[in-house]
Amino acid sequence: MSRPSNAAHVTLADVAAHAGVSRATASLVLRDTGSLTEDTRNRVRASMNELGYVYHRGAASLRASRTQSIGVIVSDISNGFTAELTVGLEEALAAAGVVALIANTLESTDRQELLVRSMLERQVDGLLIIPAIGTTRAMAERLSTVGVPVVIASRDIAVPGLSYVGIDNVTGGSCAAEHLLTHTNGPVAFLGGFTELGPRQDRVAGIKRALATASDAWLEVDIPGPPNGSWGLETARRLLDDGSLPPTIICLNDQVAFGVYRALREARPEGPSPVRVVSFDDVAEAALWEPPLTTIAASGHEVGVRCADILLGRIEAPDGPTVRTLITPTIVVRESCGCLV
Amino acid sequence: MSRPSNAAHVTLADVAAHAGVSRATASLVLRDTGSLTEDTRNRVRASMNELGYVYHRGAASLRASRTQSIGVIVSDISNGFTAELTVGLEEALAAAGVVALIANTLESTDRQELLVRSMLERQVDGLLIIPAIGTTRAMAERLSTVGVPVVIASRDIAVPGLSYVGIDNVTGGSCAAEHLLTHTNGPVAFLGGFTELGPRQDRVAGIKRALATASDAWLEVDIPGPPNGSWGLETARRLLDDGSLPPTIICLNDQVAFGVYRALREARPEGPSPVRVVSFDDVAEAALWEPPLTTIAASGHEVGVRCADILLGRIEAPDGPTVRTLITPTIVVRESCGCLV
DNA sequence: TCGTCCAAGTAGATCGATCTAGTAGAGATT
DNA sequence: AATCTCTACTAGATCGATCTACTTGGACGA
Repeated sequence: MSRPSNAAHVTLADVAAHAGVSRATASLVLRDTGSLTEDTRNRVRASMNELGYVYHRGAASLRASRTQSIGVIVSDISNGFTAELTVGLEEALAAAGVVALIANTLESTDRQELLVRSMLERQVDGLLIIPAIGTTRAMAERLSTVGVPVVIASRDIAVPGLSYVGIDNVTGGSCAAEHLLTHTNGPVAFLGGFTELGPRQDRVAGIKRALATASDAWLEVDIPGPPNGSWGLETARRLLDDGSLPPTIICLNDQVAFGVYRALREARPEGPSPVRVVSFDDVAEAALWEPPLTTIAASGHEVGVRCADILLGRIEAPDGPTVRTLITPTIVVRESCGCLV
Repeated sequence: MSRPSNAAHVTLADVAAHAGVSRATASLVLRDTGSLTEDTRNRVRASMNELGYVYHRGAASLRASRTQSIGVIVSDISNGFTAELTVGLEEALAAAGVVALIANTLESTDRQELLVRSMLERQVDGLLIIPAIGTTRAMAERLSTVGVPVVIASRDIAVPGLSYVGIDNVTGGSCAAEHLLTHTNGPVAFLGGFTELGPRQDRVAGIKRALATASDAWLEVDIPGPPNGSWGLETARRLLDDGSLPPTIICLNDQVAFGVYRALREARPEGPSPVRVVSFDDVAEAALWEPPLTTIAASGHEVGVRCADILLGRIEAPDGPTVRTLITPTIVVRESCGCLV
C-alpha cells in the first residue's frame, strides 16, 4: 500500500496540489456541488484516496452552516426503550446522511447541562433530549434559546419553542385498566415509577379514568418507586407480608412485574398465583415469562423515527412550527392478565 | 434576563472587547492557563456569561491538539452489556473532563466504516470500538493507522497497534462447565452465538477444556445462532421435538436461556423440568426468573472503566504500549443449574 | 466580427480560536 | 544606574475549509 501515514496531516491544499487544481475546486468536489467536469472530480477523488485525506469538519464548521450531526442526550442508555429509540433515530438520520452523537446524563441534571453545552460547542445541527429526573422548567426554557431545534422525548416538559415526542400514556393506562375490567373487579394496585415524571402521572391518570367507569373496581394501592425488578420484588414482598397486595396489579413496566412475580413465587412455591398482572413496555422477556405477560407495548423505535423527522424538518426550515406528537401504544394480551387461562 | 439571544453569534473577540482585554487573554481564561490576575479572569468570565458565549470547539480544533472527546462505536447499544459498558466508560471519562460521543453500527460494517470516518472528521482524541459482525482483519488493521489511540472491546481482533479489553470467556466457559460437573454428567448442549465471534469461540473452548477432564461428560449438541430469546425458544422446541435436547444445557447468554425455559414449559406445562441450565451475563431478569438462573456474570461497567483508563493513558502518552486486558467473570450460583434444589 | 452567455475553475478573504514571540512595567540584584 | 527577572498582557500569524467575486476560453446567434 502507498499509504503516506507518516505525513502529519493531509489537508485539502495537499489534495489540490496533488491533483493539480485549486483548493476551491477540491472543496467543490468534497461537497459535490459547482460545475466541474467528471474528469476533474475523479482526479481529485483519486488524490484524496491516495493521500489518505480526512475531512476536517471543525475547520469546515467555521464557514459552513451545517455539521450533519445532531446531539442526543439521554437519561439512561441502558433502558431498553431508550436504546430502541436511538436505533430508530439513527436509522432515520442515516438516510439523510446525518450522524447522531449520543451521550448519557445518568439522571444527573448537572451532567445534562454540561452535555448540552458540549454538544452546542460541537456545532450540532439539532438536539434530542430525554430529560434527566429533576429537570426544571427553567432548564427546559433555556433549551429553547440555544439556536438549534430541540426535541424533547419521552418525558414531557411543555415549553414553547420545544417539540415533543412521547407515548400516549393516558391511553396506555386506561387501556390496561379497561382490559382488566373485562374480566375482573375489586381493588387494583399500581406499582412503580417516579411521581415527578410524566409517564407515571399519565398512566395513573388513564387508569383512574377507566376505573371511574366501573362501580366495582378502584385503585386501592398506589406506590411509587424505581422502575426496576428489585424494587418490584421488595415492594411485593412487603405487601404480601401485610396481606395488602390486591389480586389485580398494574406495574409501571415489565421489570417491576418480574419482581412482583418473584415475590409471588417465594410466597407460594407450590404453584401459580391467581393474581392478574398487566404491565408496560413489552420487553423481549415479557413473552417468555411464566406466565407470558400481558403488557402495553409502545414502540421506542417509532418515537425515534418521529424525532428524526421533526429534527430534520426543523433543521431544513428553522422557522417551522414546533410539534407535539403522541404515539399510541397497543395492548399485547397474553396470559398474566388472567383472561386466557 | 439580559440574554442577547438575537445576536447572531458571540465570539471570543466579542467577549474580549466587552471585558476590555485582548482575544489572547480571553483565550487564556477559557483554558485556565497563563498568568493572569484573578480580577481579569473574573471580568472575562462575567462577560462570557453576560453575552451568552458558546465555545466553538471546531475553531479551537484547528490549532489545539485535543477536543476532549472520544468516539465510541458500538455494534448494538440496546445490548445490556454494551449499555453497561458505555456507562462505565462515561463515568470514568467524566472525571477527566472528556465526553464520549456514542454511535451505533447496527452490526453493519459499512456503517462502521462511515462512523469511524465521521468520528475522525470530528477530531476525536481516541476511539473505542465494539466491532460489528463481519469486521475483517484488514478493516481492523486500517484502524491502527488512524492517528489516534484505538481500543477494541468485547470482540477480539488481535492486531498490532490496537489495545483490547474484553471478558475472559475461556475461563467463563470452563467455569460454567466445571460447576455443572460437580453435580451432573452425560451429554451437554451449548446453544447460541455466532461462530465468527470471539465470545462464542472462547466459551466453547473453555467448556471443552473443562469437559475433557471428565470421562463421563461430553459436548453432544453445539448449535450456533442469534443471541436472543426467540431463537432459544425455536431451537429448544425443535430439539425437544426430536428428543435430542440434553438435560444439561449451557446457553450463550441469559436471553437464550429464557427462550429455552419457555420451550420447556410449553412441553411440560404441569411442572418444572429436571434440566440443568447455566448461561452467561447475569442480566437483571436472571435473578427473578423461575428458576433463578445460575449464570456467568461479567461486568460491562468494569470493561468500560478499563477502556477509559487505557484511552486516557494513550492520549497522554501516544507512544505508550498497546494493552490487552481480560476481565475475569465470576459464576453466580442460583438454582437453574440444579445444585441448590 | 462582435457581443453575450455559459461552463469550468480560481484567488483571496474569511470563519473563531490558539500559538508564538513578543512588550511594558514593577521589583530585585549588583 | 544598569541589568535582570518576573508578572501580566497582547499583536498578528495561523490552523483548514468555504464563500464571494472574479477570470478564462469557447460556443453561439445575429
